[in-house]
Amino acid sequence: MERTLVERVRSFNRTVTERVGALHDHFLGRAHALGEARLLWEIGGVGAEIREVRGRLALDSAYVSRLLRSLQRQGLVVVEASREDRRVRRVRLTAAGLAERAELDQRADAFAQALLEPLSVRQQVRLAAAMAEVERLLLASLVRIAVSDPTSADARWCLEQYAAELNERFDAGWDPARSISAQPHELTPPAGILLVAHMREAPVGCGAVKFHAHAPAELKRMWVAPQVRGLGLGQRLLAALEHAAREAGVSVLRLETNRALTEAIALYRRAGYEEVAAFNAEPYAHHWFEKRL
Amino acid sequence: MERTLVERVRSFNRTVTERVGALHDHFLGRAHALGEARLLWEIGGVGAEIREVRGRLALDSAYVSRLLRSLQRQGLVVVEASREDRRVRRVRLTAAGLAERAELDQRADAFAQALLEPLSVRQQVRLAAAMAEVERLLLASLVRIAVSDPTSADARWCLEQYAAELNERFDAGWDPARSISAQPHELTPPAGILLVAHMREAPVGCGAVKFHAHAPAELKRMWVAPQVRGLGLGQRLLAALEHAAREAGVSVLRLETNRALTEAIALYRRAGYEEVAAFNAEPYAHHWFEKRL
DNA sequence: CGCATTCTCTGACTATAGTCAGACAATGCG
DNA sequence: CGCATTGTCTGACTATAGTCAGAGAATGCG
Repeated sequence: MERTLVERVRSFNRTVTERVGALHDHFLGRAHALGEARLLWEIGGVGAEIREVRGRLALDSAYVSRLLRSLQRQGLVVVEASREDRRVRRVRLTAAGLAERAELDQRADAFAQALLEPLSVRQQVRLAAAMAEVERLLLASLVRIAVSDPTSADARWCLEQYAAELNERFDAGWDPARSISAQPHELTPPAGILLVAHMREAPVGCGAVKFHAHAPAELKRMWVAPQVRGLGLGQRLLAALEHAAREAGVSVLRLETNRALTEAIALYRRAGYEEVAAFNAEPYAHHWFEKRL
Repeated sequence: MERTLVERVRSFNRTVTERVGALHDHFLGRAHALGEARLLWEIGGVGAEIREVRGRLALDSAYVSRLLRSLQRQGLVVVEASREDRRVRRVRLTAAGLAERAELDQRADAFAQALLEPLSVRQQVRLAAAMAEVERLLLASLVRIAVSDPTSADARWCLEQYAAELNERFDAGWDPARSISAQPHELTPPAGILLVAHMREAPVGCGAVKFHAHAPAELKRMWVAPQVRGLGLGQRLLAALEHAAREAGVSVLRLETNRALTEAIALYRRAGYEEVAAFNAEPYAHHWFEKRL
C-alpha cells in the first residue's frame, strides 16, 4: 500500500512536470548538478548508447559529451565503443554509478513520502487517486490525432497492431484476405481517410473511413494501443472520423464488428450507433451498427 | 465555465510546482529571463516594497537589485524611495510593465487552454476536479502542527481569531471573562498544552488541552483558519491533541461546545466523542462531549 | 549626538546549462 | 577506392541565476 502511494506520487510528478515544462528534479540535485543526475538516471541499469540517451533527453551532443566526461572522472560511468558500430559509443554505470543512482532513487522516494506523511491515510488514498486521474487526463491531452498516409511507417505499424490483435482475440483468428478490404488506396482521400493518433511522436491508435458514392460510408480499422486505453482515445478518434466524414458529405456511417471486441461495441453504443441487420457478408462480424450523422 | 477551468489548471500549476520545487514558469520566459518575469509578476499591479518582493521570492538582495535595474532600463518599472522610510525603496510597474504583465498572464492562459483543448468537455471537467483535489491535499500536506508557547505572537494571533469568531457566531457574542478560562499558564506544560498549525510560516489553526490531576483533561480553543477549512486540519489537530494527552497519561478527554459550531460538533462526533450530560457550568455551552482515549 | 541597524546597491566572482563550429574517426555506398 | 554520412568530441563562447563582501545613505535609539 505504502509502496504504491509513493509510486503514484512519483509517477505523477514526472508527468506533471513534463507537461508543465520544468525539470524540477531539483531535489535530485545538490549532490550532482541536475544535468548529471538526469543523465545518470537516463542511462539506466543496463547501459545505453549515447545517441539514444541524448535523443531521449533532447540534449546537445557537445553538452552530453562534457557531462559524461565529468561523470567518468567521478568514476560513475564507463564509456566504450559499441561492438557493432565503432562510431557509436555506449555508456554504462559502474558499481559506484549504480549506488549513486540508487541514492537518487531513495531521495525521490523520501520526497514523495514527506509529501504524504502529514496526511491521514484516507487523505493519502484520495490524493493518490486524484493524482492518478490528473496524470491520466494530462496524458490524454498529449495525444494528437492527424490525417495520415496509410503507407507511412506509423500508419503501417498501427494497422499491423490492429491485425495482430484481431488475430489473437477472435476465436478463429483473423485473416485479412478473407475480411472486407481496407487497402491503402481505399483509405486515402478521396476514396477514404485514415487518422493516426500520436503521443509524443509514437503512434498509439488509428481509425479509418471508406467513402462510397451511393452507399453509407464504412468505419474501419479502429484501434487503440493498450498503453493508452482508458484515456478516452477511442471516443476522440470516433468523433474525429465522424467529423471528417461529415465534411466529406457523408450522412450515414456504418460498421461491423466481432463479438470479442466488447469495449469497441460499448464505445459505438455510447457514441449513438444503433445495431442494425447485417448489411454485408463480413465473415468475422457478429454485430452491425449504423449512425446518422 | 471555460474561464474557471483555465483558472483551475493555472492554480493547480502554481501549487504543484511549488510543492515539487520547480519554478517552471519556464513558458512565461522566453520574452524575459525567468527571473525577470517572476519579479514582474510579484510586483503586482499596485507596486510593492523591494524588501517585501525579495522576501516573497526568497532572492538575494544583490540579485534583485540587478534584475530591477534591468527591468528599469527596459522601461517596465520605476523604483523610488518610500515616503515613510527613505531607506526602503518601492517598485511599481509602468504602463509598459503592466502591458508586459498582461502579456505573461495571457500566455499562461493560453498554456492552460492548450492543455485542456484536446480533451472532451467531460474530461476537462474531470481533470479540473482532480486537479482541485490534488491541490487541496498538497496544501493540506503543507500544514505542520507543533507545540507552541501560548504567549508567542502566532499563538496569540490564533487565540484572538478564535475569540473573534466565537464573538461573531454566538447569538449573544462571546466574553472570555465569563467563559471557563484558558490562560497561557494553563496551556503550558505541565498544566496543559497548546498546538499551533502553520502553513508556510503563517499560523492557520490551534487547539489546546488543559490537564487536571483528578479529573478528565479538557479540550479547549480548537480553531481552524477559514482559508484552510476543508483540508482536514481539524481532524489532524484533534488527533495530535489526543496523542499528546495520551502521552501525558490522560485516559478521558472532554469538551463543551456551542450549538452554533456545527462543523466542530460534527468533527467531534466523527472522531468518536460521545455526548454526555453537562459536566460544568460553561454559560456558552449547549453540548458536552467525552471520549475515552 | 553618535553608534548600531536597516535597506539597497555595486563590484567581483561562481556554477549551471547550454550553443555553435569544426575536427576526427568509423562506416556505408556507388 | 573515394566520398558522403554518422557519431562523438574539443574549443570557444553565451546567458542565467545566483553568492559574497562591502560601501553608503537613512533611520532608530539610548
